[in-house]
Amino acid sequence: MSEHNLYLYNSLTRKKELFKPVTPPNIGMYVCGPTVYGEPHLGHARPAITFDLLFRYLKHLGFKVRYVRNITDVGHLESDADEGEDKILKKARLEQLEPMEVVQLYSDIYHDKMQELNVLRPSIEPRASGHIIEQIQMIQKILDNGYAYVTNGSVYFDVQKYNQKYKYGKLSGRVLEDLLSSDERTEGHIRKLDGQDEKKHPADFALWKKAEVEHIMRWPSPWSDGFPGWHIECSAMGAKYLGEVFDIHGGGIDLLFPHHECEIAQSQAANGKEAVRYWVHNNLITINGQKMGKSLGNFITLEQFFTGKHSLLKKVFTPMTIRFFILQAHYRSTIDFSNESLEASEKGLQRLFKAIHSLEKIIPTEKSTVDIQSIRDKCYAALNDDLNSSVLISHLFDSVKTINLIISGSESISAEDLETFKKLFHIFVFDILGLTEENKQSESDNLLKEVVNLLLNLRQEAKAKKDFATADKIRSDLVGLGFTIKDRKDGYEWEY
RNA sequence: GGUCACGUGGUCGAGUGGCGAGGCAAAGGUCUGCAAAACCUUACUACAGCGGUUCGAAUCCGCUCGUGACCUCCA
Repeated sequence: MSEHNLYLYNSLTRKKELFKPVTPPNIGMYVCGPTVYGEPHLGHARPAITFDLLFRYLKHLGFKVRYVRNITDVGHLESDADEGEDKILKKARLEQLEPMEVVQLYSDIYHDKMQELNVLRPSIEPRASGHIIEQIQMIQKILDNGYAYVTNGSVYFDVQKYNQKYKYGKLSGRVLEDLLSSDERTEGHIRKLDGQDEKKHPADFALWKKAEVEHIMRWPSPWSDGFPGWHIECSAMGAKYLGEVFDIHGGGIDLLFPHHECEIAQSQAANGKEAVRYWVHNNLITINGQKMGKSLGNFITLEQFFTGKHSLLKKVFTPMTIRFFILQAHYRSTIDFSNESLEASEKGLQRLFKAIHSLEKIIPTEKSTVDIQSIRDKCYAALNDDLNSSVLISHLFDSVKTINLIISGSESISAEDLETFKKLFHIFVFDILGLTEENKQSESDNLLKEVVNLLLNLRQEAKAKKDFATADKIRSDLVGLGFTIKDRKDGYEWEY
């Protein structure tokens, strides 16, 4: 393991902190995964890519990382529904499928899309439905420790009791008293939610919920036939696979409250320990400055990006364009989607890959006029500073310029430096940023290739005869069909 | 109403006290029959507003305006 000093911004302390694993060289990382009741969308891509970058970088630094990312597939209620109906159950009815069939379907699609984005599979991908026993055991521990109570077969976390000994709200900066008063101050009516009158305090949250008769997804427990509360799965599965204290817990900033706040309380109440050392949160992607949401009509699935089939999209955006677009911003900044910004990323990415190809063609000289070592140091410094991929990419673009200057003869590079340079690009572009070159679609279509070459050969003949009218007509007609024609000294190139 | 963020040039997006990150777009140039592409060069044109601290602030502090996220069973 090299001597790198990685600093990460810890949401808990609101500071960048030097990252020190609990038990080096092992690292435990837990990230909140998707709820598999719908198509994966742009909002799923950001946390997946952010923590993929962290996963890749930690491994590159020589750590042995166990990366756990859960799949939520049980009984959670829908806020905009009139009655508390299980999200997954509702979808199942609509599509006439078994609940677990829905879960399987959308899990598969999620995996497909993540693979297209070149997101590495986590080490363990546990499902909430497969860990009911662990969740029940944890709830029992919290009950035994006196931080929960049972009402009508449901179990609630006693936030007031907890707050007497520990501080509830340390992550989100919320104060229990404010949570109370904000309800009272809310104009109009207080939202009347199922089970609200079963709780001692409005801030209490469910650990176990008794299922209504029509509720299909249910499991037996000491308290009732029901299903686990929303926050307990992450606490239970995190502890099971990473231990009672582990290094990194990640997720979207939208999960900070109440989800992660509740996780902290649950783990503390159950095990008497602060479970997580570093809380890492990625920011959101906005569309025209707004959070993406189904109700706002600006909801774009990954499939729609990859096929260009959405009214807000001007064209197809490939998975790598999406990935690069996300990596061009720092993970803690909001990033605003637009066709223009994605097109800019697409072009930038192409330029990066062209330079990598040029790198292979460089012929080394005796001495170097460029400083490869300092580029390398800057790249590491960028990542060590809270995973600043944006700055890293700017250094890579500086290197692109360097490559082009070497090609043009303005600069030169020694064989040894060239090797280092190639290795550096390989490490940062492919291994750490996880960028890959996408295959041109026309590759399989040999017939098309032949036909276009035929036409361009005719054009070459026309040019040789100075018949530029014919040459230009062939070119402009092909361009009209969407081809790009590039004349070369000794021929031509084209792409579609 | 509460909590927390944010407001940077045409645009996207870094930077958190003192040499104007970078991408895209734009302009000029090289190349070329002309283009396209590629590459090179350039813009002293940016830090929401007002005040304060400081030798010096986009960067720290205060206020104002604006935007966003979260605010008890939505993960």
